[in-house]
Amino acid sequence: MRDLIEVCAPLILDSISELEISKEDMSNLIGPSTVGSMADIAIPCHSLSRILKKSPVEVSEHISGLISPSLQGLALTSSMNGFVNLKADPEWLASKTMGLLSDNMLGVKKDSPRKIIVDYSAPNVAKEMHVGHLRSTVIGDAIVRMLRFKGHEVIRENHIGDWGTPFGMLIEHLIDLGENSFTSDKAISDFDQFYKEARVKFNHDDLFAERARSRVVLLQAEDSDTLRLWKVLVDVSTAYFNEVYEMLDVLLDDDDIMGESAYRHLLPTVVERLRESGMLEESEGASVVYLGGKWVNREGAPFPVIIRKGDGGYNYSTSDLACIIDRVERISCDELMYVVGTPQKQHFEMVFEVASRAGFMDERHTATHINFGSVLDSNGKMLKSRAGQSAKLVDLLKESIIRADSAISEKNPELTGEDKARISKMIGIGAVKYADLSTDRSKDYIFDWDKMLSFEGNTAPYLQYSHARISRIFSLSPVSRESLRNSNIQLSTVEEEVLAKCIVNFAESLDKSIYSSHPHKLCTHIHATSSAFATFYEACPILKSEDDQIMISRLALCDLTARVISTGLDLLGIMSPEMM
RNA sequence: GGGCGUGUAGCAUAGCCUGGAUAAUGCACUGGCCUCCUAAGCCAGGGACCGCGGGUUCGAAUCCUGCCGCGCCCGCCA
Repeated sequence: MRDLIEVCAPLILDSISELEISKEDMSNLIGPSTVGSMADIAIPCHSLSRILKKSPVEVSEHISGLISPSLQGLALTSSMNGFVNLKADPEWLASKTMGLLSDNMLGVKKDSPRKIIVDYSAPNVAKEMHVGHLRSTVIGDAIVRMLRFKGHEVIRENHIGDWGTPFGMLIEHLIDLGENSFTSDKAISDFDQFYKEARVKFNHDDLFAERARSRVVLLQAEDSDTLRLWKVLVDVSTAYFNEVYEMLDVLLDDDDIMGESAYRHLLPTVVERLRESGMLEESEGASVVYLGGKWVNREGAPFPVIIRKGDGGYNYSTSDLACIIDRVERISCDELMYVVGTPQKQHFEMVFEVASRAGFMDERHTATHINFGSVLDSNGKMLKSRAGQSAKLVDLLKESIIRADSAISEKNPELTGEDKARISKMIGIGAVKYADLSTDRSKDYIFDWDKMLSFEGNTAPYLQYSHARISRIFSLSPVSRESLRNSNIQLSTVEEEVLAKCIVNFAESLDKSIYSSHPHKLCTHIHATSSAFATFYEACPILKSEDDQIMISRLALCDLTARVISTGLDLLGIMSPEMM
């Protein structure tokens, strides 16, 4: 209801000018009501009580009387318990709602465009994708979509793990198995097996371990044969990632891949620049940066960011610093966003601090760690891929689609064939994504198979169902959706009013969601909208309404509701089926 | 030891940034609603010392502080 506050606030301030209250004090008190059913805007008058030497109840009654005339046609004024309550006038609400009928943005205003890099997903080459990767991929994708909608230039970067010491053992294992065995389709489905075998050999076979270490040296020297083998691993892996991305319906593709290997030539530059700036120190053979301040270790000694290891190899931090240089200087972005788990919070704080101090980025750039909680099992324990328990992402997605399919069979037997397959996918994938997006990303996430795939409550299928119901109405309607763009909306029932408010509030909710990078805020709003629609749907006949005026008005509300849901879901990366 | 985070009905969550009224939502539970636009739905109801104690305030789930529980991070993994 920020629009209503915006129009009402100046009028309220004018009407109370005779009182001994500063405009600033008053402005601060005007805010959204916390009791939705009572009002849209509330002014708590308790703090004014002392200034005006009257009880809060008297103050609120007095102010209510003063401002009421000037808010004619905007809001209905009342007072209770020392609060002035303003309720949107149905006329104002109706005209506001009508204004959105011809607005493809549903009231959302574009920001002045910035160039934003969103770093997300980041699976590892020659490793299976697990549920852990799901969070980064799904959250990052939603953020990309929302930022684009707000008018920004968004560049996706998939920082895949395609470089580093593990590749010595992986390549040697590939040699042992024979290249061809790996490039066959069968092998693609068995990355975990491949990785584990390599790891076991590395740990227990000294000869193999030695080969692996030599191979790393060759890789870093860019020996052509080694690079070719490395490329086999990368290509097979990225093909597999793409398969998962396509299934997940996320925007990532080959063009977005900027793996660690892409920055390897920049690593010496990082060291040079840090050395030039005088930040680099030597410690036990390694090149490090001490940030000081709160960065101390267990013993209270300063603890460093390792830039170059004692063996000459580079570290994770170095790669991230190179990454910043590349993004700032080559791409010249304004913002850098990293959709990476909370455990790496400290790492990013330190890397950002090093980058700022070294001048890799300055006050024109903002770097943000979009952190997210760990995936826990139903016992509240970390879901670790090493435990071998966590399901492969593809299997999970397949399972979800199968469950959606059987739900459709039960609920709507008329839906068959290709339609059914298409919609099962929308629902199954949507359920998995929404389960992840609908809770505060910064908290840990309890991975509950049954809950995720249940189609009741605050879930994607519920929202999709609302959308399908509306689509159904239009398929039976004599009036097309396009023809409703200039129609008149009248809000004659409470249910219509509540629904209209949800529609009008969409832009505000989306803004809150994107400015905080918290997709769950948008989820909460779409769910509230769907819920308001369900109530409206039960209470208000649409195609069977008493006259054509009302039917048109209600159809217009349906159209807007469907657009709020489908636009909202689309921004979350979830499809809106027209039937289910 | 230091740092960061977290604790809200049986379960899962929102609200906390920016303090306001009877703490919101879903699952589960109880009772109603399909000759009528999709019941994957709706309506009604029960269920919460908002981890515990102090403090600030007219007013605290929200801000400050102490404690307790849980989790993560703390030099050559990413």
